[in-house]
Amino acid sequence: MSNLSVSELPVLQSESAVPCCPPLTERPLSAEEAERTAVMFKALGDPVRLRLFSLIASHEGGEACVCDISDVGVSQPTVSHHLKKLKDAGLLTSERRATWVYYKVAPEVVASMSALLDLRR
Amino acid sequence: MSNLSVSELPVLQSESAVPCCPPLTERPLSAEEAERTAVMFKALGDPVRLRLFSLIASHEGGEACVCDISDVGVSQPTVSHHLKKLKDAGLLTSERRATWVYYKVAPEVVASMSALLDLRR
DNA sequence: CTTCTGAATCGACGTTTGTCGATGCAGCAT
DNA sequence: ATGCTGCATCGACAAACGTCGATTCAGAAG
Repeated sequence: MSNLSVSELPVLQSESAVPCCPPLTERPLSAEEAERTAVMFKALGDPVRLRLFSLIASHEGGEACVCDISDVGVSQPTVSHHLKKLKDAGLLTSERRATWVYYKVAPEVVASMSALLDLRR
Repeated sequence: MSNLSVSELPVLQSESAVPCCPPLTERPLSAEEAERTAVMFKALGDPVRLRLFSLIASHEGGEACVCDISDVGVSQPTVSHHLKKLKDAGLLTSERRATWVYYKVAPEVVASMSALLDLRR
């Protein structure tokens, strides 16, 4: 698995004038762009991770404690593993509060993925 | 790999009054929904497939002959294999015209994925 | 300090995936 | 028919992935 930091994700790189993410219709992706962008799609390309993500996204404030979302039919270590992947992909952030760890949706990154798929032109 | 037909994809199922795809923020996905939806994200979760997809999407008319997009650094059978996966996921359609096979973006399906990631509420 | 609970890491495993060369098939054009 | 070209399928194999139980770590509470 790739170990990109959030700051390296293509969708967050541009503070430029143009909108951050040209849709996939605008021009072919370079190999490097594809490599980095695929990490985000791959992160959502697993059923368990999709459920975890939607559990968090649909929770109040777009964030949830791990203990609130652990009932997805896999073991606790597996849940932890998937949350880590979503976090590594830049789709979630996490924060420890006392005993519990809260995961939260990273709105800009997700919006950027959505923009990539906007095929209008 | 799952073998869902396009008609089985959740994003195309609802001809109902509500917009076809509630964003992931609206409610948690069921196991079955997640299973089917993940197929589409997984399809774009590979660098080569992302490049192929953007090559087709950015081509005139949102379609391209295989011969136009085969230069992505992998062998011809591998290109064929990836195009099949994108097609099985419902993201592309294909049509043979004489000697050549043309692949085309399935706009509704892609728009639906985009809608899933629309986190406004 | 010890204990308890929630979450992360480790090590191992079977399965899936991406890739290739070889081969097969479809549709032209000799 | 024969050959040629574009694309799909097959079989094989290494690498990556999802999963688990066991263990470790962090923080709170006795």
